[in-house]
Amino acid sequence: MSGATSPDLAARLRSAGLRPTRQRVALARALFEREHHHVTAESLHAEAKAARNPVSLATVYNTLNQFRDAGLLREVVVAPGRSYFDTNTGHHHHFYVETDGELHDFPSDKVTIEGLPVPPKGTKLSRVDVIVRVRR
Amino acid sequence: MSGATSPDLAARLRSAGLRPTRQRVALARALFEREHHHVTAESLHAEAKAARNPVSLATVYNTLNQFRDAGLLREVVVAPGRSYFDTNTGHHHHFYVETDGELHDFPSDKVTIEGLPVPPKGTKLSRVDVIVRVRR
DNA sequence: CAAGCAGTTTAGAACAATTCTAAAACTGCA
DNA sequence: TGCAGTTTTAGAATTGTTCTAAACTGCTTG
Ligand SMILES: [Mn+2]
Ligand SMILES: [Mn+2]
Ligand SMILES: [Zn+2]
Ligand SMILES: [Zn+2]
Repeated sequence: MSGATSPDLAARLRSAGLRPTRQRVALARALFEREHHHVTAESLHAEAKAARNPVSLATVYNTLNQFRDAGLLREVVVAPGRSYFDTNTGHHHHFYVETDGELHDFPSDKVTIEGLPVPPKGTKLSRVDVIVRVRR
Repeated sequence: MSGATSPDLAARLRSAGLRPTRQRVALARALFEREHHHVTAESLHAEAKAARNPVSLATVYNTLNQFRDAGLLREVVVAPGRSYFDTNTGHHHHFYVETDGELHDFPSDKVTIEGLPVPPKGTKLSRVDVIVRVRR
């Protein structure tokens, strides 16, 4: 579980073309050295501060965007002005609890989507997002 | 097609608990007296101005939110800071062309989604959104 | 083990989308 | 026609995010 320092987060950053700076490593630990989860820039910023690794909000945004561009994170947009970053980059879908903003994963391998029309011509498929919206 | 004044937009507004003011009727015409489409607050604001029915931006936002709350419109969030209002409130899904921000409908009746897990307990299903993201 | 330089961080300004405020303009009804 | 409540509006405020420009740091090279 927690506590085990990942063997080489730094290497992972380097191979994404990112220098393993103090700030990036701290954020990477908060993101990748635990189970998959969903963060917002604000929540990650607060978490870093709480862990006594203060990082400026601008750096949190920069880092989330860089990690996302490097394929280390995926971005999920569920509501206007509510963008989550997801440490689970594999195929899966989401429950979104509208009443309290919670986001939960569910595996996509049990889900079959059939009969999707072909993409408009001149376009290629990028991703299929399924968001199951529920309320309490 | 266009040109035929809808018999009773005003009644439709009244039965949604909204007074048929000049502004609301103008926006309702732009929204409902043509084929289904997707607008942003800005695009609708511009359209109203072009049709010589200027409405303040605050009223456009108020009205879109009221129409949405009344079930006359549905809101579709495709990207951070990119919220569309959809005049098609029936079941259907969307193609989103990421490279240029276009949103297209596709019918949901040919699409089967099977194996969705049950909603987390204590919650009831609100809607299932499928967004097929494509790029040029 | 210095430079030195590109890459990185930061505070704060700037921006874009949206909501709020409070005052003026309407509407429906008494 | 007078009022009370509703709606609209300009502009201020808020929120989430990106930009700017200056300070700082990690890495390579001499
Ligand atoms: Mn972004
Ligand atoms: Mn809204
Ligand atoms: Zn997820
Ligand atoms: Zn649609």
